[in-house]
Amino acid sequence: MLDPKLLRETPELVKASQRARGADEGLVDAWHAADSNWRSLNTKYDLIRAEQKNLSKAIGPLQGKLKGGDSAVQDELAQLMQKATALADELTQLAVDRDAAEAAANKIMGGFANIVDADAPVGGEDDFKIIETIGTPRDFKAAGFEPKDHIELGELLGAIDIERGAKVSGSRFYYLTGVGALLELALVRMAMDFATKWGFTAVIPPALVRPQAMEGTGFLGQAAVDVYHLPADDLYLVGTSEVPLAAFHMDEILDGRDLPLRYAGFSPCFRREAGSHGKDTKGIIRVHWFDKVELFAFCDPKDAAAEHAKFLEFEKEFLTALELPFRVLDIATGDLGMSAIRKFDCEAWIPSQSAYREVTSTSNCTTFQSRRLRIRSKVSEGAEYVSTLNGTLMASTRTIVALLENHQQADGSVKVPKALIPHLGMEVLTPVAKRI
RNA sequence: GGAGGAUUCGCCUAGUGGCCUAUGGCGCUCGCUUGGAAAGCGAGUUGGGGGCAACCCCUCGCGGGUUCAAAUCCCGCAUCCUCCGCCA
Repeated sequence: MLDPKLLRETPELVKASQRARGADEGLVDAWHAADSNWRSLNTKYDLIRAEQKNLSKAIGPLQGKLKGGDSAVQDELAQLMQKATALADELTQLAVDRDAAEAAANKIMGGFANIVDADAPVGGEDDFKIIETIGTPRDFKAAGFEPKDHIELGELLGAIDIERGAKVSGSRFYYLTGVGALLELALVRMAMDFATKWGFTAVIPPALVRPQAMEGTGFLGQAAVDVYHLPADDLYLVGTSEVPLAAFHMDEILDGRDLPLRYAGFSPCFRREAGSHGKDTKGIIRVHWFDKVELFAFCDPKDAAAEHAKFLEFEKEFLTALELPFRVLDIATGDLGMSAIRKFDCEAWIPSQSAYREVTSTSNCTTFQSRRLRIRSKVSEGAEYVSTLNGTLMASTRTIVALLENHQQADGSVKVPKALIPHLGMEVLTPVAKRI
């Protein structure tokens, strides 16, 4: 949700942002009309309500006198009662109108995406800016062999079983087996160790949430078709632990001195992938479920840009420790999520595709989510909305794909990056003699 | 799943239709005091909305209802606790 003040005071800024996103700037004027309608009804209601309260206060004592036998007040009382009844009726109607006007204004408000950062590149999906490229893709030709893809490597190592995943759960499901399962656990533990070192509190949040949590984080808007819903219980399966982490402090007023509050959540992520039929149909690049370690922070709005920069540094440090070649993108305005004002993606090199593919993504959502979730911090006077930031640290499937493919050797074995060895307890993953 | 109880300001708590413009304590903040602290004393301490302002309105878990008037009465929901059942 946007700050209504921003819309009232700097409508041009909001219009410019809508344009940069390729969104409807007409919403700004529509909201203004709806808002002033609501404000005038609200003022009217308040005035009449005040009058009614004053009348009610007069009625009490008069009734007392009447009960005490003072019949002289009877006429006055009857008059007041009549007036009060009329006011009560008027209020009932006004409340209906006022609430309808408010709902209309809120509906328009809900359509606004966050104000894009002035530094974000303007344009659509392909207009991202490459900030930097770290590491160099290996020259497999020089090494004398063709790189295998992660599907083949996963089979050789007994690490990934896609066929049985499909048999049991359908397409885009998989089993991690043997070293595959151990690899994920080691990556999770390594990610959590890094995050803890950076000042994040490790969290294992619920992966099923109520509608208000899903709604509050903005996933029931355009992205609703991608969300799994359990109608019998009206619960949603989260697509990222960003949801339960953001909602963790829902309806709370935090102590400003505690900021930033940093959490690293580990949870399964469920995605219907409704709009991506035909994309990445092979392997485990795009799946309906994977596990992820997600970074999340609540911070002072003044520090949000700096915190965002730190999130990117954290992601880079982790990918570097895994010895993966990757590049960093500054995502263009038209490709930002609704809540984000700026987004950086890290894309790891995938040898079998000869392409960089997204492995992490970090967004600065300023106060957009905290307004919906009513998360504020106590400052000297009053309370102000906090900024929220999120970023992937380790998405298990894509990280495993990148690791296997980049660190493979001619015989199908895979070298374990140094930083991961203590967590995995192995230096090399070796092909199994016989698949289970 | 069944039965009962609870939900008031950061925490505890008073409050059974109008005197609630919500009590008291703890904690916290500021001040006095002090060499400094503790104790003591004094003041402050839920948030939100509208209005140029004076000021007004909302907020007692949430949503409805009754009433001129609701923390208080009625209905629904949520959460927590206790007991029973089932399960791990």
